[in-house]
Formats: sequence, C-alpha cells, structure tokens
Amino acid sequence: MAQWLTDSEQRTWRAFVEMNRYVMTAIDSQLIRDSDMPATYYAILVALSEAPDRRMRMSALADSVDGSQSRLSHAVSRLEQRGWVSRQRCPSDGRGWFAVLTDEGLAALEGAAPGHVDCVRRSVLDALTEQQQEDLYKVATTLAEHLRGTQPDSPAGC
Amino acid sequence: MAQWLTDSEQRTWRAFVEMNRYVMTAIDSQLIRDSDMPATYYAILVALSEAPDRRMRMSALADSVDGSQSRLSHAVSRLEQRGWVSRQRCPSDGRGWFAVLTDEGLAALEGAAPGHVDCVRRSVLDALTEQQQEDLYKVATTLAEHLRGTQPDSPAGC
DNA sequence: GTCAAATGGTTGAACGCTCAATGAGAATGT
DNA sequence: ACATTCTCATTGAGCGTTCAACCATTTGAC
Repeated sequence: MAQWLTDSEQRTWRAFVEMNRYVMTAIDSQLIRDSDMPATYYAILVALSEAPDRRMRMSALADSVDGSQSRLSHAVSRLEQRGWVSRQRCPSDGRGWFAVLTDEGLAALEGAAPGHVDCVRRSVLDALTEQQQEDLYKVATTLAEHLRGTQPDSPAGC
Repeated sequence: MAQWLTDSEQRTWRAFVEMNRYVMTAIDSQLIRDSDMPATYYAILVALSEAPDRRMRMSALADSVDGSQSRLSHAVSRLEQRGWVSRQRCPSDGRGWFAVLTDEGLAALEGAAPGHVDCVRRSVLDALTEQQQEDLYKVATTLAEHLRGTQPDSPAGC
C-alpha cells in the first residue's frame, strides 16, 4: 500500500469530489428552499410511493434508501411529525413496522417532484452530451456495484 | 419546466446518486476510523499544506475547500482545539485572519495520507479502466465547471 | 471628516447523521 | 419448556453543517 496517486489520478479524484459537492449541494438546496425537505426525505417519499400499498418495512426501506437503520428511524419519526408518513405494526412479525406514505405525504412529494426534476436536468443532465450521460452511467454502476455490500475492512473497501 | 425524466436519464441519475453515497461513505469512514478526522478536516489540512507558509486567509481557504465561511470557521475552531491549526491576525487587513497549519497538524496529515490514498485507490480508481477514469474526469470537470459559481436561482442552478 | 454600505469573519440555535446501547420479539438448540 | 442467540427497530448523546444574526474593520460617497 501507500502508493501515491499519479497526477492523472489525482486530477480525476479531485474533479470527482468537486463534482459531488456541487451537484449534491445544488440538489439539496433546491429541495430545502422550494419544498422544505432535504434530499434524504425526498428519497424516502419516492421509495414509499413506488412500493405496493405505499408502504415498506423499515429495514427494506433503509436498504432501498441508504442502509442505515438508525438514520431511517429518526427520519421517519420526523416525517411522522409532519404527517407525511405513519407507522403500522407488522402483523406477521411483532418486531417489525411498516412505514406508510400518507395522502399528505404523497401530496408533498407530488408538489416537490417537478422542481426537483427540473433541478436535476439543469444541474446535471443538460450539461452532458448523450455520450457523457452513458459514460457516467457506466462508471456509476461499476462503482456502485464495486462498493455495494462493502463492510468495513472488506477486501474492496478500506 | 416540469418535463419528466426519461428511463435512461433516471437510470443515470439514480446510479449517480448511489455511487456518490457509497464512495463518499467509504472515504469518510476510513478517515474517521483510522485517523479520527472527517474528510472535510482532511481537505482543510491538505489545502493549508499546499499553501505558501502553510497558511491561508479564512475566506480563501473556505473557497478552496467548499465555499461556506461559517462551516470553515467552526471547523478551524475545532482544529485549533486539537492543536493542528492556529489563527494569525492579518497585518494588512484588520478584519482578516490566517489559518496556519501547525507542525502537529502536518504530522496528522502525513499520518492520515497513506491510508486515505489507499482507500481512494481501492474504492474508486482500481475499479475503473483507464478509459473510464478519463470519462469520469471529463464528466466531472464538465459538471464542476457548469455549477461553479452557481448562486441560488442563477441560470444553471435551480 | 463623517456616515453609509460592503467585507471578513464569528457565533448560537436548529437540524440531520452516526455510533453505541437498549429493548422486544422470533428462531434455534437441548 | 427454557436459555441462547439473532433480528427488527428505537433511543440519546455527540458531532458537523446550515442559516440568520451579529460585530469589527474597511471602503466609498459626499
């Protein structure tokens, strides 16, 4: 280990980090400013809206959204306070809970979606050629695949 | 506005978001676990270490690192508590301050660097072909350029 | 020279995320 | 039956970021 980065690798890495910061900041700010919800809440609402009966088990929702149980639990509590989500006991497993998207939650999502989509277009998609979008897709899936299910200290991880 | 995303655009966007989350989590976790510093602190130390006399004005440092004065001010306060950075009045402008990298700060950076570089390699660079690295570089610089200096509600931003 | 505006930077509160600890129910073994 | 262990989920403390308010100094206009 401890092999340094070449100039070209460093350029790539720094550009990557900078891109992430700009894009994610743009997306998050727009959602907060126009719809008063962080991108993570939006993702939760989207996942629920696409699920059968607009509900999912907490752990499945956590996986689908980012993998942290605790974060999801906190987030659902806050969404519950806003009336956008509610919790339902799981009848077949006494430990389990469903998060359910309420009508108000769906309305909030539908209110937020157009502005968000527009922001994704203007910040990212419109700036790239079709070929670049394809390149980005390939790189992103490669990396996501590479890192998915990476536990701390696993071979691919660090 | 309010034009929906095509399937292909949606695939690209979702892959992008997933990639970011995985990569950034991997990088940040490694630094915290092995060197007890979040990636944002690491970036600050790097910027200072590359500056003349290992010092920069607060606002220049903020620009170079991410653009938020307030975040930087808080971060420098915490780095100061660790003895990694110190503040110096700017002689030519009574309002200004320099953040200065101390010897301890440089040592902390040098201790953290090899593990961090290794993590960048293993999480990202090693998983991509040379061509993909080049593609990623081009996309990243295109987007960073596109979004740099984007104020809220500016034409390219949202 | 004086006053208003702009600039450089800090502060505190509110919020979201992480981590470790916890609890309750289900599965497993004997 | 019973104890062990595993799984699903919640909780609270600690930390970092953001936002708005603020202070001090400098700049510019008159």
